[in-house]
Amino acid sequence: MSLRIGGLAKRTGTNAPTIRYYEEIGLLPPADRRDGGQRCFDDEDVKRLTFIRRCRDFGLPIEQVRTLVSLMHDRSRSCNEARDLAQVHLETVRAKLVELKALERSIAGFVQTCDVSCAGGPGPDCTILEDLAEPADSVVSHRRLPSHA
Amino acid sequence: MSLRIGGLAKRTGTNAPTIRYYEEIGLLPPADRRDGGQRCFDDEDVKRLTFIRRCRDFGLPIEQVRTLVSLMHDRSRSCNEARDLAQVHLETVRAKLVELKALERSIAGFVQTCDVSCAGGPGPDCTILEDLAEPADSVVSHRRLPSHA
DNA sequence: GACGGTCTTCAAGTAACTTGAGGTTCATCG
DNA sequence: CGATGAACCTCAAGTTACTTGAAGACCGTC
Repeated sequence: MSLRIGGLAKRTGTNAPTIRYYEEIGLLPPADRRDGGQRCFDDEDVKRLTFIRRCRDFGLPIEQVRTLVSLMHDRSRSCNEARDLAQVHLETVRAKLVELKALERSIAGFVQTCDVSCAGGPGPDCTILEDLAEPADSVVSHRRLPSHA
Repeated sequence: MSLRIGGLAKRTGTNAPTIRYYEEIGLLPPADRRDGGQRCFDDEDVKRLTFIRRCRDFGLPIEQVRTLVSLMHDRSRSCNEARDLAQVHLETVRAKLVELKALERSIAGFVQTCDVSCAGGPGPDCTILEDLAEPADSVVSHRRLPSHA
């Protein structure tokens, strides 16, 4: 059940050069090789890379991912250590969630307003785009959603 | 009412080298200069840069921002064109939101479980971190936190 | 046994800045 | 008026996290 790089790539949603890159910077351990020199991977690698990808998708910088990965693989370290780290990340992630929700509202509002007031044609007097250039409060304000504080 | 680069930076939450960089790549027009050669900016610049910053914070790549900026300044083009662009980005943002929520749940669950089962000591048998490496669905599954949907 | 797809390494390119060096300008304080 | 220090200038190089390209080796199949 051993994968070549393309297989691992497909399973993890990473692409092959990125996998090589991760190996190069030590985020993945040096892969086993076949006779011909091609890398081969197993389930463990799928797991590890999935984890890494997920962290990256969350926006964690590589160095933080490295820390988490090392916590994962070094069981001699305190579980609480990992917990504290996770706690910190949790706050980061929550802050991002808030921002992203605000963004979603603001874009959705923009699209909505566009549909309503510019429907169908070119908008020589469209002022919606200008809204985006106004201070944060007023931009969000064309929605009536609960505040995201 | 003319600002120097630092003032513009403060008002827009950008930093000065970034402003120069934006000018260099043509995202901002060449700034006016004082006698001494220092750049000076006005309200129009504040608006434009605020818009740019906001777009960037949304994660739009520079080239898309460039398009939007040009849409803003060229009213002969359709407002719907901008709307479509926003629509596309909205979907991206929503997808990110979903992932981020899953991540939040997964980290929160981790912290929670840690508190419960590893409380106080090193966890040589702690398998919690491994959960993070599992497929999205199962990661989510240890949650017993209030969902924040 | 040759063909196409996948793999290899290594080097260079990309995006979007950030940082640093070395020097000018500006406002203020004595 | 002179000097000091913050803010500014340009230009070059560095950073992060990859992506792309060149030139060639391997691998399954017809």
